[in-house]
Amino acid sequence: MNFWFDTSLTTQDVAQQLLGCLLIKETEEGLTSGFIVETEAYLGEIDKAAHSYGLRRTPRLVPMYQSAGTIYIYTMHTHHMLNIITKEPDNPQGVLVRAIEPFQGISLMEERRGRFGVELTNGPGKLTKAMNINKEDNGTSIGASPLYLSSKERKMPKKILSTPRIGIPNKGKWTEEPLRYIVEGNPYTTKAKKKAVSNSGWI
DNA sequence: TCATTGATGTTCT
DNA sequence: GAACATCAATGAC
Repeated sequence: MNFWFDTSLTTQDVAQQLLGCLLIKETEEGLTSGFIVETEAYLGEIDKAAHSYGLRRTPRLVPMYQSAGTIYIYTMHTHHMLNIITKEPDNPQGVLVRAIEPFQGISLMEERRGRFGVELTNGPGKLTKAMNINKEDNGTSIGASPLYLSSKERKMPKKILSTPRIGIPNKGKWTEEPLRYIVEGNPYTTKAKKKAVSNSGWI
């Protein structure tokens, strides 16, 4: 089930397909995993919010120009962000994973984060720290890495909500473009509602 | 060498 | 719930 390698799908399609997928990271300390509940699509050449806008090429962006399924770790300050490349080589598009719902290895995540509950993984920098995702994963393929997607286990979102992306002001129409996808009602998303936590958003 | 970057966690109310 | 200080890697110069 390597549908995320299907480059005939648009990046927006892949971003929605990834919701509910089980993301797994294996380390010496143990295994952690979680279901993806929030993603953002970045459309590369035409997308002013993407690093690869205008087909810019810098050393950091090398993984974005590789084939679908390549993992691109965007490091900023002390935080890492997890991206998955969606298109063929030299077409630098990708999906940013912004939040997951913890599944396995929760106590290990708590230890790494020093936080509990929804604070474990309800943000792009949080989930990478909880799962110990770092630059060693950068440029590797999601099919051959300690960081991978489960092909067996996944959930299906009851409803997918699309909203404008976060943290990209002054990018013209790209600021408003609804390229962020979340599992509606899931408490582990970036702007989780306090109410209706009883509904986790899965079928 | 330096300006830019943006999520996090704390603090304030 | 809102506002802000903080952190270090990147890339332009």
